Amino acid sequence: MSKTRSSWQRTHTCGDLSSSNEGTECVLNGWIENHRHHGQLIFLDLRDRYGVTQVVVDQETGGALLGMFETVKRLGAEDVISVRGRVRRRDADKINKNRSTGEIELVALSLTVLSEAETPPFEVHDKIEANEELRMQYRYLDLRRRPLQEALQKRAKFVTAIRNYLQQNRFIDIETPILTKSTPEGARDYLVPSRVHPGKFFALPQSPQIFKQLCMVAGLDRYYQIARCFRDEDLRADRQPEFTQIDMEMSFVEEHDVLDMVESMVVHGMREGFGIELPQPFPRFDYSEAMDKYGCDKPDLRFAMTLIDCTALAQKSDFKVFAGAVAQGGIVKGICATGAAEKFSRKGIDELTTFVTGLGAKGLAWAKITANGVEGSIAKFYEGDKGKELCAHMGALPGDLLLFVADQKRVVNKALGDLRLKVGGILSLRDPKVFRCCWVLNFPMFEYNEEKGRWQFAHNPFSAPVDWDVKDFSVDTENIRSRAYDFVMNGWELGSGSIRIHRPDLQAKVFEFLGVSKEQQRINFGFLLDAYKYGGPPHGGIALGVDRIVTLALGREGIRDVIAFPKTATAFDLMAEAPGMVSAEQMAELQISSTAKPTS
RNA sequence: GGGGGCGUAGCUCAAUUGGUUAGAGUACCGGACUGUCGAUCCGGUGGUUGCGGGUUCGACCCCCGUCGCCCUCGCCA
Repeated sequence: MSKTRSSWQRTHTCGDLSSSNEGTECVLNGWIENHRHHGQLIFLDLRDRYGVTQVVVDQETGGALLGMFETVKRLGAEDVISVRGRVRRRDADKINKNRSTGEIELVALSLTVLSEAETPPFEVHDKIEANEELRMQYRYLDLRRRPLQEALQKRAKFVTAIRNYLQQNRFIDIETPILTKSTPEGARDYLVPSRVHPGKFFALPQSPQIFKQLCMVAGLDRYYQIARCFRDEDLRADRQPEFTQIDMEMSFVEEHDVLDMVESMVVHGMREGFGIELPQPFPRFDYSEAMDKYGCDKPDLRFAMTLIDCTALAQKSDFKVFAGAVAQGGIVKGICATGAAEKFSRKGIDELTTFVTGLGAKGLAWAKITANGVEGSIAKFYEGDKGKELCAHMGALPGDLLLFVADQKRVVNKALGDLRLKVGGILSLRDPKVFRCCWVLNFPMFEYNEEKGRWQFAHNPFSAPVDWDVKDFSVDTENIRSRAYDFVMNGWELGSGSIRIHRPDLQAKVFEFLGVSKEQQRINFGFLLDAYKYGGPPHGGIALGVDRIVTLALGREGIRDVIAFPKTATAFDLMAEAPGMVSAEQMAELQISSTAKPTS
């Protein structure tokens, strides 16, 4: 390899040059983002990953080299060129303040066309106009734009910071199999047919869950992996068929060990990757407390407006909707939107009513607090002292808007929890530049599946119950708590984990309660259950969604915006056109056939 | 699997109640121009209105089917 640079190769990037380089001769390589012709004077905006630099070709230099001038006249968007030129400081009135390189320009001395571009299907600018479908089809063009480049660079910076942090804290980066075994519970698996084991299939991992637990049994003590996970379920703006997790597991730990470690890691990663300072400590809520105060298990802590229980007050109310709901075993809760009375017209409140009825509530009771007392749908039941009592209970002052839902607990929490977010959004309390994290602990261990008519795991089969010595899972099942925890930022669930069951007898008991036969246990998790027979340490861990964290930190719309090559909502890659057909020979070799009707 | 939205020039969009030759901006091509930076000015090319069928004298528009993209509920232990 020659140590010398070819004449066309860049000496600087398109983000490097400033007035301090005045007079130097240098070479830039890049894509033509824009060109402006003025007859005998041509401007080119040359772009690379690092920035945009204006190149000037005029008669003074270009005229002396007519060939170059004629070449430049033919150049167009996205042509790749090399320009040798001299850095010139611009006159004060010609400085472009919107660019870091705006104080200078490169006066072209010679130019080489490295690659000519056809007219692109859309204009490659920061302010994109093309729709996402087209942008995904030509993803390599979309990726030339600054917003995408920034997302990928910051994502890499974040992940690197996480790796450094974990390395320093004695975690070992361990790769686990991509070709693994299908398990019936949980999400649908992506399957891979085996050629050498005809009729058998690998599954792509939904997460490295079982393998990381085996790492603990193996005594590796602290494991991590930036792991790709695969789930064949219907997609959303925040879900892709393949996504990335920071997967971790630690031995000989309790909840606070994991939470403290992850909290410091997230703070470090957000600071290094995005320059975001997270306020600490992250509040830790019991699941039941989160449900009571926020009506959901992933509270958005950027604003208060907590749910206030008014059941006792409502019980003695003349308002039949309130008293009646309580009489039927329901509850009444309200939120107080501070200073919002004037911001919601009658029509605006009607829209909120429609919103909550769509969530199962029967209606929305409301009150505007004025200097004279209570106005609104419940006003006549809360005159005088009763109104004062209500305001005191809700912490309401004149100018505030109160909103109430009365129903069964589940309905109230769902409706009012979602309403809180909606009202918070309308009042601009959910600032995308503000970041508030929290932990939610002690989730229910089981949930009842109405369809299947049986209890099932709320989290995963290996989460330990809060009470190690629980005698009988069939007693008071819905109130049994697991040592599972979620990490939440701005109302997004970004991570989920638990302290695991490390004792085979307890694991067997859990499976037994859920009616998983010994045979099924063996088929699905036999090797894991065996492993614990040989001495499993107490351990626990977590997995954090990288795509979601980056999306949130950068204030993007969805995770497609932070993934280099994403898929559509139907799990299709518009660029690669994957999945695609395979040849009959390939199918034959795998001894499989398709029952699908051919669609083009 | 269910619900909603969208699909018209390379791109972003418009087109009255179903009615003349489907328009505009931008991109592209040609011309003018030595200080632009979303350059400007003049001219031009460019259409299977996603696809298939139907109703009608007449369909971008209405109906049926289908494909694609987006959002969402179910789903995602």
